[in-house]
Amino acid sequence: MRIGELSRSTGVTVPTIKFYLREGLLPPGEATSATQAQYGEEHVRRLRLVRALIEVARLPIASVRAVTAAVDDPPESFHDLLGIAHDALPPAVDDDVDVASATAVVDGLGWQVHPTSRALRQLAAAMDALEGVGLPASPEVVERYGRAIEPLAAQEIDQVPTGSSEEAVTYVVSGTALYEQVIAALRRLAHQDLSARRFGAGA
Amino acid sequence: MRIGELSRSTGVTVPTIKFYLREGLLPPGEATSATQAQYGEEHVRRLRLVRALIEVARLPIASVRAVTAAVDDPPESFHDLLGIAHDALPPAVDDDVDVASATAVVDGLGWQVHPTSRALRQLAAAMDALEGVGLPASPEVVERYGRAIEPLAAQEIDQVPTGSSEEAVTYVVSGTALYEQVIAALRRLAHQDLSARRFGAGA
DNA sequence: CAGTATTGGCGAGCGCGAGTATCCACGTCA
DNA sequence: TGACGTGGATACTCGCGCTCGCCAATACTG
Repeated sequence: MRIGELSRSTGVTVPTIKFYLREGLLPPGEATSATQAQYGEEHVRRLRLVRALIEVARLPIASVRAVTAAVDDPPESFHDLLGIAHDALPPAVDDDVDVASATAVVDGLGWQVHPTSRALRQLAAAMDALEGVGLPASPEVVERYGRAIEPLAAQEIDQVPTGSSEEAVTYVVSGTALYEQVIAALRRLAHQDLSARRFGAGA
Repeated sequence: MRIGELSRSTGVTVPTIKFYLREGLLPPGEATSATQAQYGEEHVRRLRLVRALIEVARLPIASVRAVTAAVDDPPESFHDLLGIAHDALPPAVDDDVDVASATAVVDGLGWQVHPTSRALRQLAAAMDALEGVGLPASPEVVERYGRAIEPLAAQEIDQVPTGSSEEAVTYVVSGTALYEQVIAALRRLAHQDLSARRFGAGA
């Protein structure tokens, strides 16, 4: 298929596809002449991945590029792959966050995590912000969250596909980024339900 | 205190504070003369709230404005307040998402939620994106997530402060936005731990 | 009381990210 | 043959979150 059909079958405009090609998010099609190239199913899949990462997971282009690079050239170990996914994912957190509070939580949970991990700084930044706003999150409370989340995370790790590495990359990245949205949405829906039950349905 | 001290005690630059004043995120100080105004502790608190919403929760200015408006003029019921918080929070989701998959999940969980709720569309969008990427999220799996999250959400609703309404608004908004970060970070940390345990620590 | 520093207020400008638009020299197909 | 589609490149736009510059009125400082 040519660019027009690729556009039609994904709903992404031709200029945007051209932009992604330029940005290296999408590999070039197979050139059949100076002004003609063929695209295949893998381009459709890749385009959907890129759109999902940009639209749903809100990744900036640079992070999407890191992810697609990992898809094209998968790292050796699953652990490295997870690291790439985590590094690509927002939010960008300041390097100089004091990680003590977060480390206390992680230690309390008995988790082994890298002390410079971005997720650790993300947790610390959120806990700091909560404290700054007058709602300090105690390590005990945060640990309770951790314990509730652990089985979900375990299930996710268990289900990493062991087939093609592209599949594994897609699973990890999309799973991390998109299930985060799923969890956030579910939490809000649970709030709505509970609020309706306890405080009566408002407008 | 005047703007300079407000700036020093929050770490926000003077031009940025001026910008927030212009944008209505921060109420004006009490004017003592044509070129002088006094700011108080409430400005410090507000500024921290604004910064937390922008930096940690990644809200756009317009959403922060909606939230601070709710703080200044709290809605009647908790349920309305929750609605304002949810509407202010990102992500902006398309109106025309097909909400069937998400509705099935919510029904399966026995939750009562408004059928035009943004969170419902957010869930549907994430599930669609997962399917588009070749990782369909079955209603059963998503329901399992829902059941894991429910107790956390219940605890959060139970702990809404009943004192000042400003406190309640801050709790709801910050709780929704900032604990989302806490949960996301914990999930990633759990992944790291589990991945290290199962696949050995890579770099 | 002179001189310097701050302030509030406001319009304009900037840097970045993510596309859009415009061109152009080809190809393709009716 | 001729209208339309294509690849490739460069330039432009737009929204957002600040950031700068300027001004006149004050406030502190020696």
